[in-house]
Amino acid sequence: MITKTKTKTQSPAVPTVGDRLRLDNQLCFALYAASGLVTRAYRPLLEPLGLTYPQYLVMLALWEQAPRTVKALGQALELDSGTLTPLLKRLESAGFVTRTRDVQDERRVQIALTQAGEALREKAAEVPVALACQLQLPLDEIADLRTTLQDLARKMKAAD
Amino acid sequence: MITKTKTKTQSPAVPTVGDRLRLDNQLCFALYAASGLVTRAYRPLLEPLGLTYPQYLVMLALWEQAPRTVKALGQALELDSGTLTPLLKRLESAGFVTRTRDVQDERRVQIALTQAGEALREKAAEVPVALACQLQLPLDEIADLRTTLQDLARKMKAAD
DNA sequence: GCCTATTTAATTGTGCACAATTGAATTGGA
DNA sequence: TCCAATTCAATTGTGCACAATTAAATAGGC
Repeated sequence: MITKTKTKTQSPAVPTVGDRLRLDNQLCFALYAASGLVTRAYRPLLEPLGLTYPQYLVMLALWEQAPRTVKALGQALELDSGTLTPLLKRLESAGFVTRTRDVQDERRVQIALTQAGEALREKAAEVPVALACQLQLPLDEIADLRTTLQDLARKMKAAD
Repeated sequence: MITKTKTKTQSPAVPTVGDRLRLDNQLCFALYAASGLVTRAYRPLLEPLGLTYPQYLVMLALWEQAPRTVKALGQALELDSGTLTPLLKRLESAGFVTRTRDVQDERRVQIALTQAGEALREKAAEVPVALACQLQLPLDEIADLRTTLQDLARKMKAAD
């Protein structure tokens, strides 16, 4: 392993950009790639349930709390209605949810679970377990990583 | 604040699925959300460069090593040609890269940087710096997180 | 040399993800 | 009460992301 010595003085006023822009120095890419890999790992587990990964996240949010407006779902999942509306329509078509205009404020649409949507929960419970096996990480490291990511997200949102 | 006591013994043989499926217990969601937030934070920084975030990642890979085949790019970025081909076509249209059939193996397409593509590198060097400011994390914690994510990705890929 | 299997990028079809915009409903101040 | 501002979901347009498939090129075994 060759250590790069910092005697290179091409332009002392302008630091070398080589290391800054290296893919493997980018947290953003590590996030992007890991997220993609995890999402992909979920796919075969969710297919028997008839759910895509984003749909699974929506169902998780609804199992936790339903009925819920599109806005509330968007806030829970950091997604906007451009993404959610078509996704929810597909979940409705699949028979897992219903979409109803709120009687008290007609701008709002309430998303409720159907019986089939509720019943899906039991099957879904096996998914995180099966996925954890594929992560090749001890459970406490998984929890640490999750907490760190949640901290990061919280801080970024607070900085806005 | 009401604490849910764990004296609920509906079905002792089947553990409660409530906690397992909670959104804030899912590493996958923490990853998904953080990745989304970071990608979004890049957007205003990349717009002046005329790049979307995935295009930026492709350019990072090319600044590191070019020319490069679509396959090599795909391997570096965990993306397939369905994603890359249209993306690269847009980068070509923007004048940042060229796409040429490899003379020795015509199945391959070599992606090279144009002068404009090379020149973009200097401007791009400011992006990670500007973004790091928004992360609200010390640099060593950023590096830790990045390393952990890279470990995770490596392990998941090795398990396939 | 011939033929099958494999490789590579492109294409097709589907489902996101998001900025900008739109239309309808509601809020709040004058 | 009226009207402008705001809110909410839906829509429009664009760019991904990926599974499956296709077409052309190459590799390798016989």
